[in-house]
Amino acid sequence: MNATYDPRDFPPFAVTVDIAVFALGDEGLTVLLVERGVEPFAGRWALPGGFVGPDESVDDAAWRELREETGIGADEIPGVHLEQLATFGAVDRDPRMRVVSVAYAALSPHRPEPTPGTDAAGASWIPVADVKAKRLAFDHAEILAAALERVRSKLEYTTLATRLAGAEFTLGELQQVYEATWDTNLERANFRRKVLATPGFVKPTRKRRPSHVGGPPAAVYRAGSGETLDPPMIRPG
Amino acid sequence: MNATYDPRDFPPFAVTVDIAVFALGDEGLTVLLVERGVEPFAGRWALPGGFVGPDESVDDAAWRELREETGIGADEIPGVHLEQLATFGAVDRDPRMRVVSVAYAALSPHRPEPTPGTDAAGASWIPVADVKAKRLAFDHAEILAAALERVRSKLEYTTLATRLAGAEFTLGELQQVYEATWDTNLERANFRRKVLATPGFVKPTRKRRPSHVGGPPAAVYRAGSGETLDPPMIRPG
DNA sequence: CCAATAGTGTCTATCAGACAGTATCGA
DNA sequence: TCGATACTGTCTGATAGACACTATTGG
Repeated sequence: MNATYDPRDFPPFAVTVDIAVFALGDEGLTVLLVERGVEPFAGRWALPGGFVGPDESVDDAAWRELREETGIGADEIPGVHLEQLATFGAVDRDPRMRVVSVAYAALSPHRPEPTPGTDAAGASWIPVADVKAKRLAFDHAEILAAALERVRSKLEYTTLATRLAGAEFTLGELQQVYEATWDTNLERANFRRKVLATPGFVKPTRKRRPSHVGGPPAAVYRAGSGETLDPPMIRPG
Repeated sequence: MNATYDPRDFPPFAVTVDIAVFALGDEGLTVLLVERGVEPFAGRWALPGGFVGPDESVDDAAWRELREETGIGADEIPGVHLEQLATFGAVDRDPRMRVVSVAYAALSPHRPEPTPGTDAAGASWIPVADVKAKRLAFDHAEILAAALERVRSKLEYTTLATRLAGAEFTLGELQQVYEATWDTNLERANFRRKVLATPGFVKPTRKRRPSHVGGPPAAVYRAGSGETLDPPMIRPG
């Protein structure tokens, strides 16, 4: 830092990070929301997030918030994907002061019990289908919509679906990731062919997992080393 | 704003916008750079940009800077595309103080004479192929690389190429947009077929433009109403 | 046995790559 | 006439959609 430049010469901005963390549940795709305990928007649901500290990068702040709220991303819970989404900088998006928010999207293979922050009344994994019935705080509805569309489109041309599927999965489970995220049904045979024909998407193990709903045991796979799908998986609609 | 919240309670951040403006020239794809006249990085080239004002949104600041540096985006020069790219928030990316920069990418059909800002020594349209020989100021090399990749990939699945081609263009000129941006050669016949088979990509006019390098006059097109290419144009490599 | 899923095979439509061939301009 | 480009047509290979079929498990 250079003492010639007085920070007070510049307009006072606060910078925050807000994170849309997605994970799969029996109810389909869910997102982690916190119930605000303080004004503004007390009682309303919001995305987890917080202020960026003066001595941490914006990305580091996102990882820190993710860890604080969920334990996700700590060494004990690997396999999480976090990526920057977009920055929301409308003048009056926060009624308190000028706040610019850098939004992130995260994918988790698990749904750890959330640990709400000090100014939160609670935290829960909410099915994305149920969120639009709530009126989220700030501009978080817009952020969530952008995050959803980002995740949905990234499943088309990346192997990120494996990040939602966990360390080991069957092809049926991987298909369920796509179907829950895209809210569609895919042809089983064509999905298998596509996944297995894409180098680096999945890596076979020798295990088989017995079915609990009928059918023969399914082959178990792990995430492959590839990151892109070329040509992409096609999203119907 | 709520007087209960004192901005000084929060870490002092400055927020800037930096813009990678692309346009086509005879030398291929070019980007607008300014030569810095003041420290830090005096004499080095940088992306145009500036501080976000306290009473303007981040997006508005990007439009304002674009207008101030180029006249682009003003009512007189329509047809410009501007989109947010990513936010760069490393702690020490600016040696003066903590600055978070929201980066934008812009596409212009023209190359207006740039009007450098007060603290700039000059401004020029530089071929992107020549930029990597320069050492850009701050983390602008990283921003430019991200902008280039964004533009290149967006030509695959959007009709944005028409934003670089100008109001009226021939299919040969549109192909040159792709070839300059992607730095490849495309099969002429297949390119034509793809463009004409994509609804809403181009709209035929009745004009023909006489060739200045031989060959029959080419049909003149305008941008269509569509914004996406589905299936996308395939980028070789 | 039955329901449910795993896994395989096949036909077809679509589309991109490659390339040939004709037509039309300016120099 | 020649070089260069506009424009059209055709063959082929890759791939997705649709769907039929068999096999294997638990209840």
